[in-house]
Amino acid sequence: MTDKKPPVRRSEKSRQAILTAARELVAEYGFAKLTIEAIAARAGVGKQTIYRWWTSKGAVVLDSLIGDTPNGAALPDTGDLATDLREVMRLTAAEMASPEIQASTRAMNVAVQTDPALAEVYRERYLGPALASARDRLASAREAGQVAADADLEVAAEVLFGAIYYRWSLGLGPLDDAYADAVVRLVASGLR
Amino acid sequence: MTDKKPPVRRSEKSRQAILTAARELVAEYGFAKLTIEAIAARAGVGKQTIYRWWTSKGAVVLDSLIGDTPNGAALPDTGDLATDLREVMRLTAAEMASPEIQASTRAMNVAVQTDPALAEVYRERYLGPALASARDRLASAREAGQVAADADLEVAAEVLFGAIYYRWSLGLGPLDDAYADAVVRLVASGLR
Amino acid sequence: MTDKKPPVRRSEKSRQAILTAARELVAEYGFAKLTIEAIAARAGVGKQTIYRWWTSKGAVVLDSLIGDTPNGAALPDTGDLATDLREVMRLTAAEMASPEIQASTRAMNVAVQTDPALAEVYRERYLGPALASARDRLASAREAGQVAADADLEVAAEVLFGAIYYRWSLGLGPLDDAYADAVVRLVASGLR
Amino acid sequence: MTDKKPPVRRSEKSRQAILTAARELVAEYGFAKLTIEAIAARAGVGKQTIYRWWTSKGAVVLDSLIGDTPNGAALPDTGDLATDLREVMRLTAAEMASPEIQASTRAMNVAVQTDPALAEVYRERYLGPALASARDRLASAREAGQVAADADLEVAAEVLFGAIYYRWSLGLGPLDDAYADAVVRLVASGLR
DNA sequence: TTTTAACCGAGACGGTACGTCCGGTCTTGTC
DNA sequence: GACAAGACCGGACGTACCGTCTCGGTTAAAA
Repeated sequence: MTDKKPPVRRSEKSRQAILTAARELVAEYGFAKLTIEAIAARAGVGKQTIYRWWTSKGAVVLDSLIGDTPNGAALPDTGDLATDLREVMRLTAAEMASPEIQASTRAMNVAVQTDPALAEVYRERYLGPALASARDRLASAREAGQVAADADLEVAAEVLFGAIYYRWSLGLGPLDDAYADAVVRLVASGLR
Repeated sequence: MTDKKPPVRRSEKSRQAILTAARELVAEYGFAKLTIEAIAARAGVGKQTIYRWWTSKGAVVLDSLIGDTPNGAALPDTGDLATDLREVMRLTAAEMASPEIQASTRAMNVAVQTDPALAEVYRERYLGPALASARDRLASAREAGQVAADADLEVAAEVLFGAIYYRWSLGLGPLDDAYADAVVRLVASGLR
Repeated sequence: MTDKKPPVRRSEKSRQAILTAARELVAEYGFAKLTIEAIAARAGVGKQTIYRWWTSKGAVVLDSLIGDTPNGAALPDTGDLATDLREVMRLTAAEMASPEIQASTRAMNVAVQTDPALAEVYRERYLGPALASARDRLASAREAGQVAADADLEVAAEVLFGAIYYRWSLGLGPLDDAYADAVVRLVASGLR
Repeated sequence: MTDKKPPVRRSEKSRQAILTAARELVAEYGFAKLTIEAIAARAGVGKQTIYRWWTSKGAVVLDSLIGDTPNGAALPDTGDLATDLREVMRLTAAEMASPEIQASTRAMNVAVQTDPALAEVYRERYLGPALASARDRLASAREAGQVAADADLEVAAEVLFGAIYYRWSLGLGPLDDAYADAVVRLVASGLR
């Protein structure tokens, strides 16, 4: 996906095997200890087949983790902004705190830190949609008069996710409901 | 610093040479292309001398960059919270956006992402003081009645820095004064 | 040769380059100062390529020196045993005394002293044929009645070469024609 | 012994500990795997103390093995040369074949092969006396008329020991009484 | 008897080479 | 011609020892 050249004649079976192997190995050993050779071996694939279609370890990993998940589900809209934001933030926090997903997300995060090209893909296909959904919900709240007319919704969305990302990324504290709620309270209050 | 054993008998000259070499090489080539061998070579030091006192490339880099910088300067206190926060956030944003410092900070960030032990050190010696300063300024504002009595200052400080970190880390947009101001506006308003 | 696995798919060019480099480096620096890294560097080859096909420095050296030399030339047979033996012993002595060959032979000797597996190869491909040739000549002399019927030709051959080897190996004295002749005189006389 | 400078003020205790450690380690691991550091550690001695008094690993080993053994015992003289030689050769062969002594002797042999200075010491203090004893016995046999007047006794002695050394050094065959006897028979016959 | 300097243990130091791992490229034979 | 397999060159890894160099502590001769 990430680096596909004009898809001339490509073994879908190999592609899937590679992505699956990458996913498994990241889960088992983490991003740092992951090697192209190990992916090839586990996938039963020649190394060249990986190099033919991806540019780096990070590209494979990103591809394997983003996969075909859309990640663009619209936020719930119960009419009460704080309630809806709270739900999403709690969910996001819980997801990032969950041990099963940790390894993958950390891997993706490191990959993205290291390679601007991957960051581009990551933003477009993963973060962008999530931020857009939040922005949309905020816009609908503004229309409902729950948010000040001059509020910068773009920034508000970023601040919400940024708070969680910051705490998660640097291990500053627990990612529980209380934290999610506190962030939502602050931002929602600031938006009024 | 990071991994010093009971200070047996250690060459201060070598230690400095290693940290300097690490700092330079990170600036020149970035964290990913940095090698222990290169550090040793530039520092005119045996590899063993590095392995004797540090546990990993990341530990050396962190040590070389945190150095002896306190990073705990108190925030200005003009009496107006928004003004003071704006100044600090603008400064922080500008610092992280500046190309000269980019390489170092990215390096430190990757190192920390990869090794929980380093993250611990980073939090204690670098982030902690910065967050504490912000918290202190918010506390003084609360006493001045500019902040609601029940506001969670801890979370507020994190949200402020988190917003900048998020945008910087993932390259979501420009780190200019406008962004810093927007974040401050939202948070300051939320705190009232 | 020494350690070849089922000849999978091996670069003959690299093999030759390695053996040549080993030969040169032994001649230049001697066995003790020889390193695998130096061989790889001079041969323009990855170290792994050496480790893939040989088990040790000694194995490479032995291979490089034994090469494809047969070393099994039959002894001359002029009809007079003493004359023929004298010629071979003089030649052998001169060869081992010659400075150009010294380094190689000493290297091979040390390699063989250190590793029984190499000794095995050395005996079979190098010493064995030489001893066999001598034994054959003695046998023909016995048929001609110049040697006692009950003489142990095997031992006689060993004694001949052993005398030279002993003096050479431990530097007990000059390896000149006089010495070769003295040894031949003693043994030939003992065989009658 | 080997490299002693004017024995200013030297800890006899350390010296003994080093030699003992060297002897033990050679027996346990062989000469190739022996390291100065290991000797120092086992002897409870600083490395410098070894380097102060010896020039190389080989020098320590040689010193530790030659020790103060004279090795110059005169050969028995029963009146019958062949009998006496047979006894000495059998004994020598058995000694070199014995597994307990193997490691030491091989170590000494390798050390000597590698360093001409050690070879010098080895010849003077170890081989020389042994060869001289044999030569003396041959001389007495010549006086008794058992050996031709023009025989080269020097060479004869070398040939005797050389045969055993050759077979032992290169592993050409068993070092049993039969071999010792065969060598003696050939040489004794040649001397008449 | 006190000084003093060499010796000693310990072990850090700048280095070199080790043998291994992996990156990214190239080659071979199969499908 | 894409593919699995894996050899190849290169280069960094982390370790083991080298031989040199402090650093106190201890001795034994000189003062």
